[in-house]
Amino acid sequence: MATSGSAFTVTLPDGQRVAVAPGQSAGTVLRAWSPALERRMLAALFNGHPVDLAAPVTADGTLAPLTFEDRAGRDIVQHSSAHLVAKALTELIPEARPTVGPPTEEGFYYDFDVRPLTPADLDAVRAAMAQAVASSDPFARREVTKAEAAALFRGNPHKLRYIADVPEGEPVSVYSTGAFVDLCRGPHVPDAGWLAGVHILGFSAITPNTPDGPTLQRIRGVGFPTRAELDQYLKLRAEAEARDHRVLGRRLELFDFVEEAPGFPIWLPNGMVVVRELEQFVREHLRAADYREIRTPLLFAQSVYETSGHWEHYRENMFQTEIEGRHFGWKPMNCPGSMMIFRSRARSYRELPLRLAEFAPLHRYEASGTLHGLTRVREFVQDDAHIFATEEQVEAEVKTLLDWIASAFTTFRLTWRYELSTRPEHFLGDAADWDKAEALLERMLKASGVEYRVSAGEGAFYAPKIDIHIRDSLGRPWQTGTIQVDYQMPRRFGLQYQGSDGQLHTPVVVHRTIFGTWERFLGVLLEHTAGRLPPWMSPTQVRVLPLTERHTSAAEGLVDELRGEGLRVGLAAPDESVSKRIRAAELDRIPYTVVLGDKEVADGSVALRLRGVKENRTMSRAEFAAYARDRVRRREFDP
RNA sequence: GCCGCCAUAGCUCAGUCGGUAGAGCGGCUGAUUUGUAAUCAGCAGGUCGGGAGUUCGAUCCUCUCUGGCGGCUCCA
Repeated sequence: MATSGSAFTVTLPDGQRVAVAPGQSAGTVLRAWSPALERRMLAALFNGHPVDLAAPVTADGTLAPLTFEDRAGRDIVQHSSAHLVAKALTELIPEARPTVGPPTEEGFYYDFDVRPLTPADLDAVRAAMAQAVASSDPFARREVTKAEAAALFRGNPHKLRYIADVPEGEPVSVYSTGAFVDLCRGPHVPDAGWLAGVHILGFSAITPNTPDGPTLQRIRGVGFPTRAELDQYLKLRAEAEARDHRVLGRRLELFDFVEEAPGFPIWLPNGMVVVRELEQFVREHLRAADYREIRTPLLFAQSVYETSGHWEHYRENMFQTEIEGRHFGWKPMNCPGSMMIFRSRARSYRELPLRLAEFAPLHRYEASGTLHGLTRVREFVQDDAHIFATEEQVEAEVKTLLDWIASAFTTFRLTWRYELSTRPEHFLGDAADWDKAEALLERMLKASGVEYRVSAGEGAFYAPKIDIHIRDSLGRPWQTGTIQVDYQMPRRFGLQYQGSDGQLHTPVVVHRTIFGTWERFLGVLLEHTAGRLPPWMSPTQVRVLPLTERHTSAAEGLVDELRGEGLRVGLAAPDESVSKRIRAAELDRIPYTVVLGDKEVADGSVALRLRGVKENRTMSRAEFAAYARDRVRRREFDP
């Protein structure tokens, strides 16, 4: 460390090295380097660590500016916004005890130990925040000793707990904004004027993380340096809401819900077409990959779930019923049925890997507050399968699955993320098997070269898993597919096969779904495509539009012709204007709209309008039929 | 399940300071026969989510139940 009084050497992003006098701030150095940064630079990166612009340079090192465009800069804006919320709320309710206020992927939140909040409180908080922004209240950093910090926050047991975690002898930093002081590592934007685009999204009580802990009130928001950026965000959010699959489901008559069956989707005729197309897509893979399809009961007696472990670990999520004095449960997963089929007769190693697929309705009791359109329901169908394999075969099976996932999700133009979920707190079997299975899954993820995250303790109660996550239009992640390597359930069901060595062995079971459930996958796909499903999935693929009644019989002929080619075709009778019928076709998300007028009838052509494309093209009837059929067959988007 | 908010026609919403309700779209009928995102007119459609209370009188105020929405927790 350099001694006080001598200059430090700082390397700037362009490689330039400058001498910095002691006490000079990071902001001063950077502004001298590039005056244009003045309006955009909200903090700095010193030797890779974010620091306040006001922080003095205390050593040699690298220095770079941080703006809102940097992830770290964005987080600083979010976190500073959270401070502003805390300042406003503690001014309003002095006895409120702030706890933590971190940035999140979308914005930020701040949790308070305080009486239940009301919408009026929020209005007051908004007003106070606007005031702080208008007067550009500065964020001032100060370092104090642990004891000083403890004295400062003596009225707040939450902060005292965080202070207690600080290693002895290390200074504690606090930031003040006006009269509000918060325990905080920082850094922050220089002043509240940088938070002109701060916006409170809402508030809610949050479930305590310890059983005896207080219920905290969470205020959520999102921060932007300017009002214009906030407006842009709000506009995007409004657009995302317009893609809500629940709205599209009604408009396109895909599915419905009724009050009398909360969480149980009703599939309408159009929706069934989409579901069946997806099933067909999956079945083609199953045939190619040598699966056999089965169907097992929706209800089993309690004893089956005692064997599988569901009774002990999953009972709260199961619908149950009494039949002639016997206790039954609706199956929440397909595995028990598959296990029983494997066990139903002696098995040879020659049969392995045995891949059993089942698309049965499953029922899970989900708490009412968690239900959400198609993405969280109580009855659903998984593209489920169980692969019974020898330990040596598992790796190849997982590899095939990862390949299939990549190909399948690419077909839908979806981007996905893998998550490796490891042994949970309550688990079946012994830890050694879990370690083995977890290591195998991680090895496969590494080998496939894809990115993944590890979710420690998030595995199923019977096996670790690779989960696939995709996002809805508001950026909320949803888990869809899953691959689980299970040593436990085969053992519990007493599954055995005779090996080439003549001995009996227990198989390993790979539980897997690719799309997760039809319901959730389609919900997310609808939002992803704004309802513009690829032609092969569209309930109506072609709509024929006769210009006037003179053209109706030709149009009917074309409808028959195209239906003969296996296409799903509808006719829009000429009792409305062409414009109105075109508009309806767009709103109905019809991929191909063809107009027949005098010209087309005369030369046997069609005027084709692609969904969302204003320019239309003319081609012969036969050309169009071949074109549409080909697009559908290849399962391509168009456009 | 927990916290907050919401529930009026098939959909989106207006309205009644307490005296039982309207619009647009959609539907039906008629006129119009239209060249690529809304032709015109008429008609039908509502026990104002269910129950209870207050009141001479409740869609409106209160309570409660049900469902939905946004979070939390949980999850495919």
